[in-house]
Formats: sequence, C-alpha cells, structure tokens
Amino acid sequence: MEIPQEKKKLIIGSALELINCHGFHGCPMSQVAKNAGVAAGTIYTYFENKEDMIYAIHDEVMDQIYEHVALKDDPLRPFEERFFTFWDNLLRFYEQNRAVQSFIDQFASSPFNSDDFQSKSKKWFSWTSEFFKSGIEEGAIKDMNPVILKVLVNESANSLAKVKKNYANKLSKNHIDLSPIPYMIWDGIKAVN
Amino acid sequence: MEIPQEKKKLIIGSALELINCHGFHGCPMSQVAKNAGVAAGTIYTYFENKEDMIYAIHDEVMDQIYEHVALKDDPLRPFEERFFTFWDNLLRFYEQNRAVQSFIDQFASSPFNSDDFQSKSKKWFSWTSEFFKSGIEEGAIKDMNPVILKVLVNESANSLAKVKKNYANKLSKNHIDLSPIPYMIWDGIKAVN
Amino acid sequence: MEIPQEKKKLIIGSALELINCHGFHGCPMSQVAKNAGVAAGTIYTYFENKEDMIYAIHDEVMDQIYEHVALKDDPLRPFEERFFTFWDNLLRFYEQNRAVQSFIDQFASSPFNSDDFQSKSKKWFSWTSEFFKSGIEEGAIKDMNPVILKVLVNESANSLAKVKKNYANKLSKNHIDLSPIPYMIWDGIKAVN
Amino acid sequence: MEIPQEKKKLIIGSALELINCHGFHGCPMSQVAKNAGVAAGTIYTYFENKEDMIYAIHDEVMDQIYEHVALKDDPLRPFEERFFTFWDNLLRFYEQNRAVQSFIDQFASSPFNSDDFQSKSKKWFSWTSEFFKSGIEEGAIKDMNPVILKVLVNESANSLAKVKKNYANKLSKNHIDLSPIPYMIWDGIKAVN
DNA sequence: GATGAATGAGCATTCATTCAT
DNA sequence: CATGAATGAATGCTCATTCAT
Repeated sequence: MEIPQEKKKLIIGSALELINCHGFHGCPMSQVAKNAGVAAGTIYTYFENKEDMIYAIHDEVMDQIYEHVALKDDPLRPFEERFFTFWDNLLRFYEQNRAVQSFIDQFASSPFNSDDFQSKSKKWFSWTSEFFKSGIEEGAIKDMNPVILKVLVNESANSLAKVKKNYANKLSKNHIDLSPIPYMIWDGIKAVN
Repeated sequence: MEIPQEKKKLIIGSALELINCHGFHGCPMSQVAKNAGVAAGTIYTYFENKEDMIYAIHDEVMDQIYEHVALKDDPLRPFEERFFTFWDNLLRFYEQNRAVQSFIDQFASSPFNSDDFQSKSKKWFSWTSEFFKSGIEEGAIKDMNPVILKVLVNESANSLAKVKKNYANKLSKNHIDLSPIPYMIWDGIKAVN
Repeated sequence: MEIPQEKKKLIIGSALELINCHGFHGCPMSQVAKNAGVAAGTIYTYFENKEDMIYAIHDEVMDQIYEHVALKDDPLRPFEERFFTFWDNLLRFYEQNRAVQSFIDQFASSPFNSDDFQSKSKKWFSWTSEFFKSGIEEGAIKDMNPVILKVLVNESANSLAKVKKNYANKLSKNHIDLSPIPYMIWDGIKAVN
Repeated sequence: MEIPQEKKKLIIGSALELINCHGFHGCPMSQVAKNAGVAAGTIYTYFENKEDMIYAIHDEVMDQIYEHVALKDDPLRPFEERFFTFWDNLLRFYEQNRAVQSFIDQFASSPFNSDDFQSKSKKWFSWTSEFFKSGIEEGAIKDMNPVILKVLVNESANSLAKVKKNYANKLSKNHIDLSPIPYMIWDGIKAVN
C-alpha cells in the first residue's frame, strides 16, 4: 500500500512558505512541521533529512513550472506567438506562486545548487531546450546555441519576476511599465532576415 | 581615536570566502574569526552582530563595484562605447571576484534584502541610474524609465556572470560562446531612429 | 488461545544480533522489527515494552545455557570430570553463540542488572549452585560457599570466552595457548587432601 | 595559555557518576553538564563529541589505576608479595571508586571497545605486561605467556570486584568470605618447583 | 582593543510507543 | 493478530554572543 502523499504536499507547502518569508535560515524543521499541521518526526517519514527535503521541493517546483508553462504551449502556433505565451505563462506562474519563485531564486544561488546537483526531474529542463531548438529550426530566432537562449530567456524572466516582486511599490509609485521588456528580449533573439 | 580597519578587512574577506563556499548557512562567526586570524570576540568590536556584519559586507562590496566600474567610465565617450565598457568592467569584476559575485547573488535573494533594506552606501545605486539617464538624454537608448534599464541591464550582467560561473565546464565542452549576449542586450535597449 | 511463538523467536534473534553488533544503543525497535521481518508494532504484541523485551531475552538466553550445559552434565561421573565437561560445554556454547555471549556480557554490566533484578527463569542459576554444592559434598573441591565457587568459575569462564573473542587475532599471532586456564582454575578450587 | 583542566575533571566526574548509576544510556550530555555545573556547550570545548568524551574518560581512568597500583609496586620485593599487593591495591581502588569500576566494566563489553580501539594512554597496559614478565623471569610463576597471565589475573580481580559490589548484601548476609580468592589465583599461577 | 572560554537557546534528528486500518 | 504511519519528547550538537582577563 502506498503512503498517501497528502501530508507530503502539506509539508512542502509549509516549507515553501517559510523559505519565502524567512529564507533557508528561518526554516526550522519544527516550524515546517507545525505549519503543516504534522509532528516533527513525520517529516522524516517523507524525507530522509532536511537536505533531501529541499531537493524534493526543487523537483516538485520544477514539475509545477512544467505544468503551467510547457503543457500550455502549442507547438503548432508560430514561434513568436509561442515565445510571448511562454513568457506570459512563466511570469503569471511566478506572480501567482511567490513562494515558489522565491524558493527557486534562493535555491539557485545557494550551495544546494552545486556542480554535482542534478535534478531528478528533468522535464522542465529538457523541454525548454527543445522549445528554443524548435524556434531556431523554424528560422524564427537567431541560430545560437539553444542552451544560451534558454538560460538567457529564463534568467531574464526570473529577473523580471524578481524585480516585479521586490520593487512592486517603487514601480507603481513611479508609474513604471515593465511590459516592454519581453519585446526587448524578443528583439534581441529574433532572427535577422 | 579610530579603530584600525585592517582587521575589519580581514574579517570581511574571511566571511565572503565562507559564504562563497558554503552559503550563509556555512558561515559561523567562529569560522569567520578563525580564517581571519582573529578571536571570535574581536568581530564584535567591528560589527554589532552578524546581521550588521552582513550589511556591512554588502556596502563594502557595492563600493568595490563602484570603484571597478563607475570610476572607469568616461562620460565623454559615446554612450554605446560606454555601455560596452560598463558591461565588460562589470563582468570582469565578477569573474575576478567570485566570492563577491556569490555574495551579491545570495544577498539579493535572501531575506536580508527585505523591502525595508536601504544600503548605507548608495554610490553604486545612484551612479547606475545616472548612467542610464545620460544615455537616454543623449538619445542613444530608448526613452524608458532609467530604473527599468538599470535593473534590466544589471540583472542581465549578473545572470551572465552567474551562468559563466555555474556552467563553466558545460560551456567550454560545448564550445558555447557567450560574447553575443551584450550585443543582444544593446539591441534591445538602443534607440530606434 | 496461545500467541504463536515463532515471531517472538525472530524478534529475539534480531535483537540479539543488533546488540551484539552495536550494543544496547544501536538497537532501535524499528531495526529489530525490520531485521526480524515484522512490523514495528508487532513487537508490542509479544513484549510490553523495550525493557520487558530485554529481560525476556535474558531469560531465553539463560534457558539456552541451561540446555547446553546443565542438561549435558552426568551427575554419576566423578566431579573432576564433570567440572571439565561443564567448562568445555560452557565455552563451546559461548563460542558458537557470540551474540548470546555479548548480550550476557553487556546485560551484566548494565543498569538492567540492578539489585532488584531477579530473572524469572532460575533454572540455570539454581543448577550451578547445586552443581558446586555436590562437588563439595563429594569432597572433590574445597569446602567454600558454593555461591563463591559458582561466581568464581562462571566469571572465569565468561572472561575466558570474552578474551578468546576479543583477542582472537593477537592470540593466534602470538601462538598463545589458553587451554591451561581451566586446569589452573581447577587447581585453585580442588580439595587439598 | 592553557585551558584550565578543572572543568574537564568536573565533566568527567559527572559522566562517570551518571554512567555508574544509569549506564551509557542514561547519560545524556545535558545531564552531564548540569551535574558538572557547566553549560551544555561547554562540554564541547573539552571534547569533540560524546564518543570522544567516553574515550577520554577511559584514558583518564586507566591513568588513575596506574597511579594507584603500578606506582605502589616495589620491584625489589619478592614477586609473591608484589602479587598480593597488586591484588589488594587493585581491589581497594575499585572499591573506593565504584563509578570507575562500573565504567570500565561497561566500556569493556560495549561496542566502544572495538577491535580498532587503542587507548592513547598505554601506561597501565604496558606496566601489567612487564609486571608478570618479571614474575616469570624471577621463576616465581609459571612460564606462561605474560599476556595470558595479565588477562587472567586482571579479569579475576575485575570479576571479584564486580561480585563484591553486586552481591554485597547477599555476601554479608551469608557470611561469605571472599578473601581466599587471591590465594586460589596465586595457587593457579605460581611456579611448580 | 583583543582574547577565547563559557553560555544556553535553538536546531536537526531519533526512536519508543500508539492506534486506526 | 499484524501493520506501519504518526507522534513528540528527548538527545547530541551548534553557534551567536558575552565578559572576565
């Protein structure tokens, strides 16, 4: 019989929220447990230890992005359209899942993200590479290494999401409109004919 | 009487190195002290507490960037040239100061970088705003809010530096050339005439 | 209705092995269960709690010694012969049941073996007392309190078994022959005529 | 400047007492600290971890035995006399240091005392070997391997001390006199002329 | 100012035991 | 009877900070 994964979700949710608010620092297992409504020991039924939990959260989160972005892509549409849909979905996902965004951000710059680290769940990783590859093959974007493109675009989207989050107040006070940014990115990568 | 600042530098250097290798987690004050060659208690002569030390490091680091990028800018050159010099100097600085880059990265995504946080040292912050403002005034770049530009470009440079660091092996194995990236960025922001 | 005792044996065997390898410390109930091939909760069908289990193992083990030593004694033989048979059987049992020997050893020096402790199974205890008593009555050994004799001889045998186990390598490397020891013990207790 | 070793002694004393009363189990570091009158963290100034502390206690205790037995030996006396002095001093030491005796006992049968374990302090170990060697050379005791003799005698003394401690009540109730035991041991090892 | 031993709250993790299935 | 997920008190250990020297 399978262990029901309901509590695992609760624990992951609790940890994401704590990491969002207080960073990896301010995320003691006892708090994670309390906010998840389980006992401290219960976490260790689902994860070997804290590190393992963090990695599991990372995988979970990558799967979520895959679902909210990759699965909404329509490969039959022109690549330019697909690009802006991609961009919109990614940013919407981040905006609606601030804790996830924050986690990804902190994870990326933390020692968890070492050279050795290989996510178990490669769906998102593989998909984005393929996505940009198809854009090149279609002749829509410059013939660059798809890995550069992928990294460039992802980082840009991440950065934009981060900026939107961190400077929310300043931006609205100064009537700053960030909507041109994806067009600037597109201008940067689109094929020159 | 001034406190001699030599030990302060040693402490900051030691902390930067530890944070680079092991993250904020792996940076206990006792280690910072040991690697700096001072006693644990000595740190508290120069900093009120750990948080204060982290913020002080941030200021120190911002000043270093200012020195290596802003002070090398020649406002008399055409803005396009200034832009690429800016980009080069920033990336070179990051490449030659990995620990600094790592610190900035982790700091930015950490709860230290809260809404309330205001760096005491605003030299770098102010300068970059002015830099892009002058580019707009000169008519070299689009008439966007300089804050967006500044953030966009900074984040791009940070991302690129991060990518260069994290994917160093993969990049060289696959003969991936990242040099076109600043030109793409420039294409994105330059004025359309 | 009787609880089938098969699982009880499995649990005791598992616990003995763990205590042998890792001491009382390294013997968590969950491991005991796993190695016994039963669920953690099942142990509590057979034993009230861990302490109860330890005491039950002690009783079980005492019964095993009784079987392998007392039941092989022939009261009709001369006492000297019985003594050496006793000694041989005891040592052979220990050698062939290292986990048991280790358990007895650790139990004896542990707080489990408190003043209050009285084994439920007194077969072995009673029999050894009787054994030495008969040796005295027969005039074969000194007229000492049989309890002293019993303790003295038992401890000597235990010690010898322990030494054989712990110094196995050193003993064989140095060609050390331990066979004279029982004769020395016998010399010590035999009656002076 | 040296760390004063006074607190180290307090900690060792506290641990010995707790192990005596409650075994390795019932010896949590927090209790050790409390009974020693120091903070929990202080223990880790003197010992790397609990295991290290246990081994350090073992060394300390071996040194104490050396002092109370070896240093009181007079090599100029006849070996028989030296033997009984040795025996008396060892037993007196155990009787006056119950916690030490209990520690040695439990340590010996614990997994701490593994094959790899080598006490840092070999004074007592070396001295006893030499002691029995000189007895053989003098022709006072049988020409056996001194290691056997040493182990045999030590174990006998340990056993006797243990018996005296554990059966104190029973022994006095039954007017049991244990004083003949060393003579029995001596009879067992003395040279046959 | 500098030192580093001492502190003790806080953390990750373990494990005996329970109980719903 | 058997199961094993859940519990939460207890444990070993860390580390920011203090303060007597």
